[in-house]
Amino acid sequence: MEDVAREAGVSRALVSLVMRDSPKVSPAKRTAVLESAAALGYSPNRLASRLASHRTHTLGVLFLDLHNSVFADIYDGLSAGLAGSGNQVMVAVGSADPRTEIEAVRSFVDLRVDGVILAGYTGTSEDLAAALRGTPCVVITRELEADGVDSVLTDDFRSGVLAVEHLVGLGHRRIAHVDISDWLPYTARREGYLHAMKEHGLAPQLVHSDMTERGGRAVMEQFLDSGAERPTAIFTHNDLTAIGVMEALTARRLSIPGDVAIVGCDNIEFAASPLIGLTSIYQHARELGQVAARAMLDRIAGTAGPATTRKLEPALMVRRSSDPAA
Amino acid sequence: MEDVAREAGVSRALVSLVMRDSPKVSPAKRTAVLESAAALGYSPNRLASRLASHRTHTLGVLFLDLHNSVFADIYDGLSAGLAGSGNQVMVAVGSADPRTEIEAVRSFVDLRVDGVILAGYTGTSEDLAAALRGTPCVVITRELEADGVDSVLTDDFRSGVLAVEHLVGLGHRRIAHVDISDWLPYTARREGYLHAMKEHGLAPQLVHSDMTERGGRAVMEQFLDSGAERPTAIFTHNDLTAIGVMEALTARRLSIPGDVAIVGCDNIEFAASPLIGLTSIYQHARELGQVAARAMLDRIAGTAGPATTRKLEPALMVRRSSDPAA
DNA sequence: TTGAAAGCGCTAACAG
DNA sequence: CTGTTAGCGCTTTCAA
Repeated sequence: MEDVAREAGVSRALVSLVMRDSPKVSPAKRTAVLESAAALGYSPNRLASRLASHRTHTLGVLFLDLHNSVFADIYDGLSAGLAGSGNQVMVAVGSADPRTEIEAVRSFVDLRVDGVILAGYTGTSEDLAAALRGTPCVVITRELEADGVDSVLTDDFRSGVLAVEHLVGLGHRRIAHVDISDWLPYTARREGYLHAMKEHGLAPQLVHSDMTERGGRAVMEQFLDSGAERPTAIFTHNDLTAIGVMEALTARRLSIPGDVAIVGCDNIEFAASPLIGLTSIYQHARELGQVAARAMLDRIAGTAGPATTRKLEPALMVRRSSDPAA
Repeated sequence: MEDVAREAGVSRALVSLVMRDSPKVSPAKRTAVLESAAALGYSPNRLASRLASHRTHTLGVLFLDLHNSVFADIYDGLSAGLAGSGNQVMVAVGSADPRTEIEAVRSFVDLRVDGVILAGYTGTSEDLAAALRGTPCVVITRELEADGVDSVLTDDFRSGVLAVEHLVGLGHRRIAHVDISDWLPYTARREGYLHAMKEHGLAPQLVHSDMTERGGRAVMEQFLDSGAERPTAIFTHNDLTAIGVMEALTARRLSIPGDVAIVGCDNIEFAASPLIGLTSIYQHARELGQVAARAMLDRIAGTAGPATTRKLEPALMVRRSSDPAA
C-alpha cells in the first residue's frame, strides 16, 4: 500500500479510500491510484482492514448436513437474500454434533464475523449464547429462546398436523411416525402428529430414526421384521427418511401407496422427481434462507428490535406415494 | 489480553503463549492465565493473531454446486483428510460461473487463507493463477496446467470408455451421450465416450445439457419429441443428468432398461438407491477429497515438489438401469 | 480533498 | 521460562 501510494504520488490514506471506493476522492487521483495498484499487483489485505475497521462483512453459516439438499435450498435463499449487500458467507458443517457446532460458532465469533446464521443447530440455547458473546444470530428451522437471536422457521407442528389430516382424509387409521432420535431438539413435527392423531381418536405409533436415508431404511427394515402390526401409512420427519422407508418397503415387495402410503417432510428436490413421487410437506426452504438473510441484515443494521420469530405456513404437496391418482 | 495479563500477574506475551497452548509455559502460570481468561470472558481475536502471524490455518474451498451430493461426498473426504491438522475450512459456491468463482478465490486470497481447494472450477488457468497470487492450490475433478497447482481427479476419459464398453458388452450399438454444454472444461468423459465408440466402429450421438437433473430432463424430452432415432442406451455426464433423463423417459412411458438403458457418472448416493437403481461410474468422490486434503497439507508444509496430478481409477457400478438382472 | 499520527489486538524475536 | 520491543497492513481521527 505504501508502494502504491508512492507510485501514485499520494498518501496511504488516499489509497485506502480509493480501495474502499469512497466517494470523496477526485477522479484523477482515483484512476492514478487504481493504475499503480494494478501495475504493482496490489490488493488490500482484508485481514488488516477487518482488524482496523472492526467490520468483517462476513456472515458465518452453519449447516447440519450437506447431504440433505434442503440445506442447498436454504443456501440459495441466503445468497439471494444477501446479494448486493456486500456481505460474504463462510460455511461450516455441524453434522448434528453439538460439540462440532459450538466449535464452529466459536470459530466464527473469534474471527469476528458480523453475524452467525444457524441452519440446523442441535445444541442448547445456553451453549449458543455463551459461544456467541453477543454476536447477532438468526436460527433457521428452529425456535430458540435466547436474547438477540431471531428465529426463522416453518410451523413444524402444523406440518405434522397437515400430514395426519391428509392421510386420515384418505381413509387411513393406522398411521405411524418415524421421528428423529429423541434427543434432537426437533420435536414439533412429532408433536403435531401426536396432537392430530389424538384429535382423530387414533393411536399413535412412533419409530425412532436419525435424519438420513440410510437410517430410515434400516429402521423400517427392522420394524417390518419385528412382526409388529404394519401401519397403512407412515409420516416421516423428513424426506430423506421417507426415501429410506420407501426403499425398505420396496425391498420387501410392499407397494406404495397400495400397502403403505408415505408422507415426508421438507419437499426436497428428489421428492418431486417422478421417479420418487413422494408426498411431502413443503417448508419453503429457499424462502427460509432469504427471510433469514433479511433478518440478519436488519439486525446488523441495528434496525431490528428485540428477538423475533418468523414462522412460515407449511404446504402439503400431494404425490404418488400417498395418492395413486396424483 | 492486557487485562488478562494483569489479572493473572503475567505479561501479555505469556498470555499469548498460553492461548496458543505452547509447551513452554509453567503449569502454574498456565492455569492462572486460563482462569483469569475465563473469569474475564476473554478469547483471542483471531483476526489480530492471523494478521500478526501470517498464518490463518484456514483453507478456502470452492464447490460448484451444493445441490449435487457428489460435493457433499468431497466435503466429507476433505474434512476427514484435514482432521487433526488444526485447519479449518471456509466454503464458497461458484455455480459454474467463472466470475463468481474468481471472485470467491480472490476473496479467499485477500483473507490470506493458507490454501485454496477448488472442487468444480470452470474458469481458465490464467485467471486462476492471477487470482491466486501464489497461494497454494489444489484442483479436484479436473486437471489444470498452472504452476504450483496440484490436481486430484478420477480418470474421466476412462470413465467414458468404461460406460461404452459396458453398454456394448450388453449388446447396445446406438449409444448416445448427454454431455455438459460445450463451453465447460469438463470434456474428458465425452472424449472417452467418443474414443470408445470409434474403437467399436459405432456412430456417436451427442446431446448437450447442463449438469442438473432439470436440464437432463428438459433436454431429453426435447430430444424424444424431435423424432430423432432413439438410442437404445444413454451415457450421461453425471448422475443428476441421468436421473433427469430417466424422468423424461418414464414420463414417455419408455422402460428402463428395456427401451433405453442408462449409465450415469459420479455414483452419488441416490444412484445407489433401489428406488433409482442407476448404473454409474464411481469416481471415488470422498477419496478425492481426502487425497486433496493430504496434497494441500503437504504443499503447505513445503514437502511437496512441483505440481503433481493424482488420478484415481473409476469403477463401474452396475445397477438396474442398464441391466435388469442386477 | 489530503496528509500525519495513532492505533486495531495480537505475535515474534530477543534479551534477561 | 518471562518480559520488552517492534511491528503485521490497514483505518481513522484530526488538522492542514
